[in-house]
Amino acid sequence: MSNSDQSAQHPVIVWFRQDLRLADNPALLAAVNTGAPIICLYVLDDKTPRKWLRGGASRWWLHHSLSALAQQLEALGTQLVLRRGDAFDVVTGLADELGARTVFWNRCYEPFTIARDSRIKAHLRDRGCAVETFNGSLLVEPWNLTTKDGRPYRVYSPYFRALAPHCDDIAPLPRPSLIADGSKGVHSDALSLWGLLPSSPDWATGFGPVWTPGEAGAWQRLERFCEEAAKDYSDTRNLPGVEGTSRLSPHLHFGEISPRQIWHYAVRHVPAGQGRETFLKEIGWREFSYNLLYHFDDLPDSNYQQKFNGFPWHFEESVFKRWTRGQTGYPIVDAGMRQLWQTGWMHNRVRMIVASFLTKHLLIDWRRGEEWFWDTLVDADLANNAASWQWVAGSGADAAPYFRIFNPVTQGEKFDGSGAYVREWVPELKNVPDKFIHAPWAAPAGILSQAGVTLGEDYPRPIIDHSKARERALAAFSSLKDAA
DNA sequence: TTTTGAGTTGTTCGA
DNA sequence: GTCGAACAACTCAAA
Repeated sequence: MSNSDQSAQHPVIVWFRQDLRLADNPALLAAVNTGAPIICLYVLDDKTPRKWLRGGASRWWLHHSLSALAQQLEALGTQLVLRRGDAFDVVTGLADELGARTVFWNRCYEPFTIARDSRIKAHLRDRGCAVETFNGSLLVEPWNLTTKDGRPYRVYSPYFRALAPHCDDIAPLPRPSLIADGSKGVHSDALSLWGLLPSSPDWATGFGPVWTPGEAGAWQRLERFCEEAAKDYSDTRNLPGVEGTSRLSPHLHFGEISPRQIWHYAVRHVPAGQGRETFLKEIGWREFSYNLLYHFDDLPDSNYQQKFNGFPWHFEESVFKRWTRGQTGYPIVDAGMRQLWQTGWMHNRVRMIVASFLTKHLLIDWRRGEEWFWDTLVDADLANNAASWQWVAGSGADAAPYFRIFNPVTQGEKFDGSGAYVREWVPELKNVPDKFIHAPWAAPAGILSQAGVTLGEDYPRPIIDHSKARERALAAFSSLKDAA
């Protein structure tokens, strides 16, 4: 679109969504290139299906991310316009209000977002508005990467082999140096009145020290990770007591940094090797999850493998509650659940352990875990959350075989041998010697009392015996096989 | 159309 | 203590 297409009095709306950044932002850059005055808009849309409305932890992040974006925009001479309501009404209404002839945004991929956005797009176009949408969040969009016979990939390895060649010649877009302000006199809600931050009680006090939401914070993480940890990533990423992962997930979810920027930067700043390869494959997993959600839009709510529809889950409120609170009596599980509660994030290795524990030891439906994570994770992401829970439960695409039931003691000993992670998050066990830190019930009475621990008082006894739980899970799985 | 090789992350058991 | 096999069959993707 050339400058002459736009007369100066018609502003361009850039609708920010999950792309809260200035660099490598195709919608924003396209708007800047029109030469017209720009209105940067964010809509807090409460019309999302109730179940998948942003959870509490994610709202905390959103608040700070919007605040960071607003500051960046101010530095470039414009304000971020905040509006709340049904996105259809807000976007089409604002276009009317301002006489905007052009609206740009970067695409989102949740099923309900796709439906909502196509209605908005159709309506605006009917009104003579030019609408253009862009890919700002994925390396390759789902409809552009299929098998040779045009079907969606359902297995990760071939998917990644097909994806990787597309990523070599990625060139992230520049950050605009100036934005022509179209926001003068346009009403914006006050961010502080959106109530995104928790109060009474403020349960997010543990978040602040750990996270810096916003584009600058995202780049700090990426640069530091590539400098320090990336080359050893394939080993250290499994150790929850070590700062071995990138912790980019919330930044990625909110689009404070794009996967294209990450890929491009990692390839140039991390020496080729196993660490880099494994890291890029993780970025690939995110794409694969989006690919799955796009092609199987029921992924967050229904078993991908339908034979799981007959799985004998049995839900018990008190048992579920102990899992959520980190009171199962298995230290590595409890450490993970408490890290999640206190910081809005859990190490990936531990996510697998607690998810396996919920679905296989406790036989609680993966959807209960998915909902809990949705509410408590700062990186809560519909595609990743759904695909990963189904993967662990065994009901998903390319899922873990049924007999892969994590032993929480073995996993703890293997990946948190010194017990540093458990001691950080389950401080009542901090004086238990390494040898028993992952199985305090197996410690001789004298050692426990010396460590100041009385099982059942200071720390719970195991909620279920591992071997029995394992047998029970295997039996449940074989009942599935018989039914099928 | 048929065939073939492959498939993120584990545990347990017995030699 | 270490090591390899068994734990199932099935589906996917490509030749």
